[in-house]
Formats: sequence, C-alpha cells, structure tokens
Amino acid sequence: MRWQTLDRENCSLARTLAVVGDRWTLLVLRDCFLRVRRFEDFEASLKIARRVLAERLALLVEEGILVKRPYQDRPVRYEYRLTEKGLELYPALISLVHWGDKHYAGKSGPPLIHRHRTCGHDFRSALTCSECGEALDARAVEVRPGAAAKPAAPIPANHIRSRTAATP
Amino acid sequence: MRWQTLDRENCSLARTLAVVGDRWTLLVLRDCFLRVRRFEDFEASLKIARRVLAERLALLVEEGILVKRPYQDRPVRYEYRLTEKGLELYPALISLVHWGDKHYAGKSGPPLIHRHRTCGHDFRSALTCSECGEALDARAVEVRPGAAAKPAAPIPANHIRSRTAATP
DNA sequence: CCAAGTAAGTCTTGATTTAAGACTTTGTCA
DNA sequence: TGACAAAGTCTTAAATCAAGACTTACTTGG
Repeated sequence: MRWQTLDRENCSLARTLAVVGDRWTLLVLRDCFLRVRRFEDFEASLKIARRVLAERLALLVEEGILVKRPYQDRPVRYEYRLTEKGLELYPALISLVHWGDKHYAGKSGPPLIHRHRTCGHDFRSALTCSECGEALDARAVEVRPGAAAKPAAPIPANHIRSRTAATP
Repeated sequence: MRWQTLDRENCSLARTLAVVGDRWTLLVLRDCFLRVRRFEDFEASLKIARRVLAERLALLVEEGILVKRPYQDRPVRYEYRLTEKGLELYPALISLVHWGDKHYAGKSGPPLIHRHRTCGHDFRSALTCSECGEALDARAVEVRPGAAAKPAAPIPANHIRSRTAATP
C-alpha cells in the first residue's frame, strides 16, 4: 500500500493515519501541544532531520492542522500553531501518552503530569460514551457498517471496487 | 533519531510510538479490535507485505500487546489476540477513528458506526477528566514535569545526559 | 501413493524514505 | 565588515519497505 493513496481507503483510521500517522508527525504534534512553535525549536526538541521536519510541517499546514503565520517582519519569521482541527487531536494524543505512562514509565513515575485546570486535580484521561457518560472499553462496543461502508445496493457505474474484508 | 532507541527517551509518547507508532502497526491493531486474528486474514485485509506483517506481529507479541496461541494442532496454526494491555489502546484508536470520521468522512457519513452495548446508543468517544468527570480539552490542561523528568538534583554518576528541551 | 490445497511464514531484490549535515537566503547587530 | 540568527533546501549514504517467489508441515481428493 502506498501511503499517499491511503486517504482514499474507506476507513477513518486509515484516512487519519495518512495525515498524522507517522512517528515524526505525532511527535511534532506533541510539541505543538507543549507550546513549541518555531522551526528551530522543533528541531532542537526532536532532533529531527530538517528536511523531514519541513515536509511534515508543510503537510500539517496543508491539512489545516497547523497554521503558519509570521510572528515578526524584517526578516520575516514564522511560527506554527494548532488550529481547532489540530486541537481536536488531543484526546488521541493524551490517550497514547497515558498508555505509555501506564506501561512504560520507570519506577519514578511518568515524566510529565497533567493537571485539569477546571477542577485542579492531576488526572488520567478517561474515555466515556457521549450518550450515557459511562466509561467505555473495547468490549462494550459493537461495530456495524455505516452508509458509507462498501456500497450496498445502487453502485454507480464507474465506482471503484470495494474490498471484501471489513474496513472500518 | 533511530526508532529502536526511542524507547529510552524520557517521554511517554515517544516510548509508546516506539512500539505502536507506525502506520502498519496501528492498522494491524484496528483489525485486532475488529476480531481479525489470523496471519492470512490480516494480510488480505491490509494488503501488507508478509515480511512486514510477520515482523509487526512478532513485535506486538514481544511487547505483550498480542498473544500468539495455537487454535489447532496437526498442523499447528496460530492466532493473535489482544491482551489486556492491548485492549487498553482502545481509547487512543477510537479517538483517531472519530477524528477521522469528523474531518475526512464523505457526505454519506462514516464507514463504521460504533454502538455502546451498555446503553444501546451509537456514540462518539468523549474524553473526560478521571477526577471530576467533566469533558476535557487541550486548553483545560496544564502540564508539569513529574519526578521522572530530567533528573533535577542528584544525578547518578553514570547517568545518560538528559536533553535540555522539555520532552513529555 | 501422488497432486493439489492451505496456513503461516521466510527470502530476495529493487524501489522509497530517512538521517546527517553542508549550504542558502534574508536580515540584524556590533 | 564580519558574525549571527531563523527557516529552510540540497546531497548522499544508509535503512526500510513492497512484491512476490519459495518453504514447511499437514490434509484431502483421486
């Protein structure tokens, strides 16, 4: 599978990964949430190759996850900030971080602690059902194909063949 | 940065990504949550190169995210199943899926619909604070270094130099 | 018995991607 | 004028991946 074509897959995870699903991109986003904004700061923080960083930032901007805007003129210098769409990746990121905290932190505990400003407590993230508010886990979830899953009855003449296996 | 060494980074996200943070691995896990269990089924569903699939499955087993066990003898055949640790990745996965649903679904809606068995409703995932139960977003969260963040006072003699930038 | 089939891999080869670091551009400051 | 800074771009060698042929061990049909 070519990753460029992944965004045409009929699966929301595949389409998401086509955009943010590469290690560097996720680490760049982590830095964004930690208020890193400038090219050189990303580079220093991540020790990423400059070419790769430039490419990733450009993609994130193109996808509307970051905005690039000048923070000074003469000479013009840019910073990258999360858009609303970018901020919405927070649940996914924090879930990965907390999973890492749980399974890979040393004895001295996690390297970063997250505090909920509103209630004032350190927290772990919890996944809940948007409808009933209960905590969710994988076993309590049932999946069925939506309208957009492999075309059921009326297939447009020139429609791309869909695959036989279920593709979320 | 070499990805093999990433698990030694002092950042839970980096350590997590060292294990699951590659596109194929995340898609393999998606399939696991959709109850795909056999080598050939993963291959057919993902159209992944067999060598890469074998490698990824082996890593996931080694990390205790999947277990490999025979489902028949004569000839012995194996299946891969999520462990408890693997199941705990669900929040991260479903958050990525729902983000994709929101931003990349076509007009006919998302390809898969998730239903909460307990309450019977189709849902979106919601991130809440484990302490107060309120919905969480990135702006309501404050971060501070934990005990494990770059060694503060007493540095063991042979300790690896820590980096200057903040690494969550 | 022999041939074909199946599941789960391994191996080989050529194409992509990445890492590392030098180089470029535009402007400031001493 | 020379040194410095930020934000890139370019080059080349090394690592990783894709595609598909090959392997192993056992079953089933003729």
